[in-house]
Amino acid sequence: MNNEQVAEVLNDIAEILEIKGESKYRIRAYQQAARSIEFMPEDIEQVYHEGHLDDIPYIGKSIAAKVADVLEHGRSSYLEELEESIPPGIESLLQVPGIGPKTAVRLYQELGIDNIESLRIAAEEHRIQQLRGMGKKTEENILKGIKWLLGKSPRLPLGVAAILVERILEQLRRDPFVRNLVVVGSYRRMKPTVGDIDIMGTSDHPETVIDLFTALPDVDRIMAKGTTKATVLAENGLQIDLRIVPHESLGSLMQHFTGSKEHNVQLREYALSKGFSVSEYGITNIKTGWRIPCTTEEQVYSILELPYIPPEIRQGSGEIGAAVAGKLPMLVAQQDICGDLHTHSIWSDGRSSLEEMALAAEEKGYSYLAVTDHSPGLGIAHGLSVERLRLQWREIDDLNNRLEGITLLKGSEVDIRADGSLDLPDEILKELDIVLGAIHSGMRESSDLITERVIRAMRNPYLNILAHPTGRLIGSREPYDIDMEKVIKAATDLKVILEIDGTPDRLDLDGRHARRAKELNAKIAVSSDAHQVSGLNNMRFGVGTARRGWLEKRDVVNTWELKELQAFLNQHKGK
DNA sequence: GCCGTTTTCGGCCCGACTGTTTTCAGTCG
Repeated sequence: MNNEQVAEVLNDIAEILEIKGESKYRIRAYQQAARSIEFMPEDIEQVYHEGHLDDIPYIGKSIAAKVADVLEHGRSSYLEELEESIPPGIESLLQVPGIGPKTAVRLYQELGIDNIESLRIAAEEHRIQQLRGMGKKTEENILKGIKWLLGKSPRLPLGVAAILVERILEQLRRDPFVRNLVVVGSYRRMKPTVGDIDIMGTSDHPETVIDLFTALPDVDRIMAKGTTKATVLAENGLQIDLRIVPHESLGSLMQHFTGSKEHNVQLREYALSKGFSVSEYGITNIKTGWRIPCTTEEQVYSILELPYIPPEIRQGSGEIGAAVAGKLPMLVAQQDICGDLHTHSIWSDGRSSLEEMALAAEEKGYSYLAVTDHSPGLGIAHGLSVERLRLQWREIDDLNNRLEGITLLKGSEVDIRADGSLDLPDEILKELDIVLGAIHSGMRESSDLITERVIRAMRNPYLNILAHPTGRLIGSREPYDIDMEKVIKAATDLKVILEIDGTPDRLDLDGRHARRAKELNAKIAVSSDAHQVSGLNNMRFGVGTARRGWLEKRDVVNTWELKELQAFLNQHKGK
């Protein structure tokens, strides 16, 4: 069982405890434990086998026993026991906004409602407003909630939302009344998917800005509009909020709305222990009762005597402890990147020529760019035969002679075949500057098979980088059932670099695996996997993911100078 | 149920909104 699955069991337990009306602190304990496991870099099975379960934050004796049960038996007897103690289906009511555990239980007890459909019927028949403490409004809101639930759009990949968000920001920024415009929420934390977008800014004329916002061409529907805040829906269903806030508490508000919720809870708990109460309006000294509104986020953290914690690691997964101990990482940044190590061109399935790609990379300030078109086995992507590959080398040599500021590296994204062999002969691989290996077929193999297959490929002395290691496509394909703990260890031992692919629907490795890779001393390449010039911009999502994984400059090989990188790549050739 | 450089017991983030209430519980972010 992987971390997500164990976390899900704990969350399910918490949900049922809520319905049963248990102490909210007991419920929170399970939720916090679930969070810990979901976000910790280590593999939960591994930690269990080493006997360190209760070293995990928020896991004590009781929850450790339940986690052990889950890992031993693949299911939780405690959860099963709980499920039997409540009527089935009642949890489904919690999905309706406005309905929490208390209401759900009453609806069941007093009206026998245990699914969304019977809830809808009861509301339409006006049976809900007959209940004590519930009225006409409640009933209407339930119907509205059900409608919203059935029509709600799924979370969008970060990079897809980004195109829209940036267009909106650009238009708003043209307005002279707009100041300090910033996107907060999970978008700012670079979470791989976003549910809605929260934009915040200051202005001396808030109403003008709100008017401008709601009149933007990208706005499909105005959901709510006030004097300082508006909510709209874009055409693709994405909900966007804009709020204009007082300048003097911008920092406090940004901190609050950037989250994550868990980070804020932990920060506020920590603040309490230091005698401060933190809210979105400022920081209150509990003894004196004085509240200081913070203009900047830096101020929020510094009053608490903490270094600034970057948004990407505000996940409630150890960052506050690290900050207290002075052990926050110096996160890798976009400007540290010296080159891109995974790109395509019109030679295979890309849409820009080598020269266009090279010039665009130079424009971005890169000093090198690896050309890694597909290998012949990937017919659908016009994979390059050996003959065509050699022709491509000629063009690369020619460009390298002509272009001053950038060096093109001869590379290939080589298919990893079913048996773990690579789709180009070793003699050719040997001549390449850089070799990426990737799986593009047979993705549904069993965990053992696919893990062994990938590790076999990694043993090939010419393989430099394992590209998009888990193969997930956000929203459309689950990751392979691959044992990443083993793959990361193999990467360290065999000096194979693991990739963070910045394509918006990949972001693969994700932050958690990246953090584990760093812990185990594996090296990472952050790449765009661009198929045309504009795709080079996906690097920033890769960098964001690297930052979510606590990676520092030295962990990321494409922050190195070309000479150093080449030395690392070439050391393989003798192994 | 977890946690502790004030604590092994007594705490556990903060505030807004909503609806139905005469003072607040439930829900949400």
